[in-house]
Parts: sequence; structure tokens; C-alpha cells
Amino acid sequence: MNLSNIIAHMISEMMENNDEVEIQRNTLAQTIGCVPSQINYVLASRFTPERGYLVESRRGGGGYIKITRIHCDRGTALMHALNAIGPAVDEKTCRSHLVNLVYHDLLTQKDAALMLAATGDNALRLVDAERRDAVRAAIMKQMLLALQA
Amino acid sequence: MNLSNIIAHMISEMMENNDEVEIQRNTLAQTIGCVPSQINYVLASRFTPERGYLVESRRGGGGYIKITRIHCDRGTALMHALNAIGPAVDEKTCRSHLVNLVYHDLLTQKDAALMLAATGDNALRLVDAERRDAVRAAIMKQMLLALQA
DNA sequence: GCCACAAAGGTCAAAGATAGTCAAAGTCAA
DNA sequence: TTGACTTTGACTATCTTTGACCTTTGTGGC
Repeated sequence: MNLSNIIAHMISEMMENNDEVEIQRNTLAQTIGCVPSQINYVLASRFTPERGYLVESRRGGGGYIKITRIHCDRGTALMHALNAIGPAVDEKTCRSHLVNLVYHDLLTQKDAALMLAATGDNALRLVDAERRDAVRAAIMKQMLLALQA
Repeated sequence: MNLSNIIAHMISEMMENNDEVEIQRNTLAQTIGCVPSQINYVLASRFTPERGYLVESRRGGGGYIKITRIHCDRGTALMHALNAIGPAVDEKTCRSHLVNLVYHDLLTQKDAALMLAATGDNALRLVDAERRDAVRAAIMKQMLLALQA
């Protein structure tokens, strides 16, 4: 186990019963026995917004670092994605929507692959070209709806 | 017996009572007395997804290689399901295929819900009725294919 | 109020620690 | 002989650790 993992684990433990924790960089670093900037590294690599954390800080006397866990409402986020898809989408746009959802951790890589397969031109070859994008949009929406359940 | 077989055997032994094992590439290579990249070769040639293994890793300090054994030959089973679907399927048959796959643990409930959403009549309302079942079959097949990756 | 200084935290790049890739060379059986 | 499988090692990519230097904020003396 490396240092960063240990530190990340410590912070996670501090947050176990609390969505918000405040630390002092130098103090924590000294307790752990590492350089202060290591704390920054851990925060930057593990407590990212993508993983649902918000980090605020203040320098100077009485300075601090505050870490907040945000419970992103997945349902709402997916609903946004759903609304962003109009009555029709081409394959490329559809794919970028999926990439975006994965990036924001609203979708696993695997689910995205599944959805990409269902909405790809390969799957829709039998649909009339002029109606293809509309069908794709409908499928995509049904799947996004299913994910909210 | 060649080196690769010996290494593969060692790893298999480590996994005898455990479906998951974690190794350190350099350490193992040194123990065995081979170059580190030989480990990669063994993993790439013997611990493949086709043979039911999943390999994950991480570089840098505290890096590791994690090997996981996945039970049940999922690929083959999914291929069966794929073959069982002809050039067209109605919604009901499609659903029972999905239920069956979930029952046999080849699909999670969640993935099945996603696939059901993509292949339901709701999603395919815009497709001409006479072509609907064929489109459904195509979508289903693409998704089953995606699952094998 | 202004200034100097102390007390935080921030940035960044270099060095260290692993793992991955790839192509050339070796081996061996058909 | 040839082609598939192995073995090696040079080079690359990624993650971690460390430390020097920078910026911001608070406090007290003038």
C-alpha cells in the first residue's frame, strides 16, 4: 500500500459519518510523516469532483482545507441528458453523449458500450435512413429512462 | 517445460483457493528470474478473457497487477443466446431471452433492464410494424455482441 | 492605515517507482 | 524450411514522492 492510498483512506474514514471534514495541511502531513504537498496530491488525484468531492481551502493564519462530499442526484443528471436529446440524434452525437455520461460517472463503461451497440448504425441498418435518427433517439431515451429506475 | 508455462502454473497455483490474486510485476519477475515483460506475455497469452480471466493493473509507486477469475464461460453462453435469436424476434420472446440470461447470471438485472428498454415496442414505435421484429433482433444481437468484449 | 513578518496553503518540476509496448532474436515442431 | 510460440530488453507511459519556491491571509508595531 502506498502513501497516497493510506492518506486517502484516512480522509475517507474521517468522512465516514460526515459529508464535510476540515483538515490542516501541515498538521496532517506531520502526523502522517510526509511532505505537505503530498496532501495536495492525494486531494487532486482522489477527491475530485468526478468522484463526488468538493475541496475548498484558505491560506494564511487559521488556514484550512475543507473537503465536502456531494451527493450528485443521478436521476436528475440522467434526466438532463435525456432532455438534451431531441426528437432525433445521429450516431456521432449519440456517442458523444455517452462519452460525456461516462466521464461524469453517470454511466459505467460497460453500460455505455451496451448503449452504443444498441444505437449504432450497425444495429439500425434495417431502419429507413430518413427515420433512423428518430428511432435512435427513441431507443436512447428509453434506455436513459430505464437507468433511472 | 518452458518459462511461460512455469509462470502460468505459478499464478494458477496462487489462485487455487482464491479467484483474485494481486502480484507485483518486478518482484515476481525477480523471484522467477526473468525479465518483467515476460509476465505481461504470460498474462496476455494465458490469462485472457476468453479463458475467463480479467487482468487489471496500476503503474507507479505501489503499482500492482490484479488477476481475477471469472466463472462460467460467459462468452460462449452469450453466443448461444445470440444464435438463438433468428432474423426477427417479437417483444415477448426477446424479454424471455433476457429473463433467461439473468437467471443464468450471464447478465445483471441492470443490464437486462437497459436491453429491455432498447428492444421494447416503446422504443421501436417509429419503426414500421412489419420491420419492427427484424430491427429488434438486430439491436439485440449488437448488444449481445458488445457484452462479449 | 501601512509595513514587516509569521503562518498557512498552492504550484510545479524533477526524481523515483512501477507497469506496458513492441520489435528483434531465439526455439521448436510439423 | 517455415510458422507459431517464446524470450529479451530498450523505450514509453503512468502514478507517486519530494522539495524548492510562490501566494494569500492574519497580526502587531509604527
